[in-house]
Amino acid sequence: MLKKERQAYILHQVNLHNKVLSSLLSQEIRVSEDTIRRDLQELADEGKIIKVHGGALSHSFNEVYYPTDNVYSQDHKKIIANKAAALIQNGMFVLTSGGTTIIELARALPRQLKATFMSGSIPAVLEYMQHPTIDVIMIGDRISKSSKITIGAEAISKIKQINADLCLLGINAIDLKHGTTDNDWEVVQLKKAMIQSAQKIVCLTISEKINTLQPIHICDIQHIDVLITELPPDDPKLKPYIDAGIQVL
Amino acid sequence: MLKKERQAYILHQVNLHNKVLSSLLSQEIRVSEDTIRRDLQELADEGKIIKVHGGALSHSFNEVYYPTDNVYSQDHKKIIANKAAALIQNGMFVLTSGGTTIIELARALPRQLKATFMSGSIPAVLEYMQHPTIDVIMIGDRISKSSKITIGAEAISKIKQINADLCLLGINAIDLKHGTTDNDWEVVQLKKAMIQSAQKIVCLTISEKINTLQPIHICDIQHIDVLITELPPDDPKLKPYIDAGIQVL
DNA sequence: CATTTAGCTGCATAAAGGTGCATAAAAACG
DNA sequence: CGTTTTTATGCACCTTTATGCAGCTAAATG
Repeated sequence: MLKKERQAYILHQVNLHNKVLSSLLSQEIRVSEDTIRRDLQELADEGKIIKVHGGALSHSFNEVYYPTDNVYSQDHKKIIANKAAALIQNGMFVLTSGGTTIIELARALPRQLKATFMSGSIPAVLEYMQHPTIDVIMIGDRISKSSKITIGAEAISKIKQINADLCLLGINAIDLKHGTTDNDWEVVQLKKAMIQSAQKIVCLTISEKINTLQPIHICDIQHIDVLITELPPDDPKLKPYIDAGIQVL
Repeated sequence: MLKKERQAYILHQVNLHNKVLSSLLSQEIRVSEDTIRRDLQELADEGKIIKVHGGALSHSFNEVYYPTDNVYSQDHKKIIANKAAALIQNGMFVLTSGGTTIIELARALPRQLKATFMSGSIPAVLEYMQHPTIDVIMIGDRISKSSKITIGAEAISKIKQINADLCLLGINAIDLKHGTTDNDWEVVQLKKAMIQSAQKIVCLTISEKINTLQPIHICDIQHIDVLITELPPDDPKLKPYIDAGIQVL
C-alpha cells in the first residue's frame, strides 16, 4: 500500500468515525505503529485531523462534541442570519430546524415581518416567540433531551402534511460528494422530513463546516437550493457549490 | 476510549443533565474515579463546567434551578408541588397544564421517576426536560405568545386521542358553585380537553385562589378528583370541598 | 464531632510518543 | 547499467502521558 493511499484511507476513517486509534489502524493496514503515527502527524500538520494521545480525531468531532465557543463564530452566525432573514417575505410559511444559527436568525427577523414559522426545536421556538408579529407553530411529539427538539412519527407525519414556502436548515457538515450530513439520528430524521415538505431548501452554515463530513446522511447536494455562509458569494471555497447549481449568498 | 473522547462524553452529559456524579461516570465509562476527577478538573480549568464535591455542574445549573423571577408565593407552590409529585407513580402517563405551580412540580419530581409527561406549555416542558429519566411529550400547534402554550384544533384533537392516568392542572380560580374558571380563552380550551382525556383530575392551587371566580368556565366541581393546596387537608377553608366529594391533600 | 465520602499527593506501570539509525526500495543521475 | 540520492519503513532506546492505587487530608452530613 502506498503512503498517499494509506493516508487517504486514514483520513476517510477519521471523517467517517470521527476518531481513529493508532493501534487499530496499524493492525488493519499491517504497518508498524510508527508509520501510522507519522501519517497522523503529517495529516495533523496539514490541518486535516487533530492528533491526540493514542490516535486522532476529526475536526467536526472537536466542534460538535467539544465546543470551543469562540466569539467569532457568533459574529459569523449573525451575518448568516441577516442574509437568511432577507429571503423571508410577508405571508410566507417557513419551516426551520434548530441550532444556534437559527436562533440568530430568529433575532435578526425584521420587526414588522408577518410570516408563519414552524419548528420542532424548543430553543428556536422560544426565540421566535419574542417576535411581535410572526406566528409560531410548534411541532409536537416526544422531546429529545439531548437535541431539545421534538421527534417521532407524529412530528414527521405532521411535517409531511405541510407545504412550506421555505425550509431553513442550520447544518453541521456539507460536502459536494456526500451532501449535508449530521451526527444526531433524530435531528436527521426531522431535517429529512422538512426537506421533503418545502418548495425551497436553504442551508445555513459557517464556512468552517464546508467540506466536512458527519456520520449520518441528510440529503444530497442537488436537493439544496440556496447555501448561506458568512463568506461573500465569490469566495473560492464556495465555487464548487455554485458550479453544482446551488445559489450561494 | 481516548481521553478527549471521554471528556467530550462527560461534557455532553453535564450539558444534558446539568450535573454529573464522579462515581456514576466512573462506573459508566469503566475508568477509575481518579481519572474522572482529573477529567472534571481539566474541563473545569477550561471553564466548560463547574466542579463541585462529588461531581460537576453545568454553567446553566444556577440559572435553571434558582430563578428568582416573578414566581410569587414560591414557597407555597413548592409545598403543593411536593404533594402532587407524590401522586405520580412509575409508568404513569401524566397530562399537565402550564403555570408556575406546574413548573415547581417539574422541579419537585423524584430523580429516579420514570413516567411520561405531556404538556402544551413551553416553560413547563423546558423544566421537564431537565429531569434525567422522564419522557416528555410536547403538544404541537400554534403558539400563543401571551400564555406560552400551544393552542388550536390540532392540539385539542391530539389531547383527545390520549388516555392519561393523571391530569395535573394549575388553576387560577376555584369555587364550589362555578367549579374552576380562568381568564384566558385559549388556556381554557386546552384544560377542558385535558380533563376529558384523563382518568383522574388533580387541581393545584394556592389557597388564595380558593373561592374566587374568573370569567371563563373550565369544569364543574364534580369533575375534580383531587385538590391540592399548601394548607393541611383539615383546614376549615377546604371543608366544603371535602364535603363535595373531592379528595383534598 | 464522628463517620462517611470525596479529593489530593506521590508513586508505579503500561501504553504511546519521539529520536536516531539501519535498511530496503524507489528515483535520479552520470 | 551501476552508483548515488531520496524516501519510506521498522527497530531499539529513551521520554512522556495516562491511569490506577495507596495512604493521607478535607469536606459533607446527620
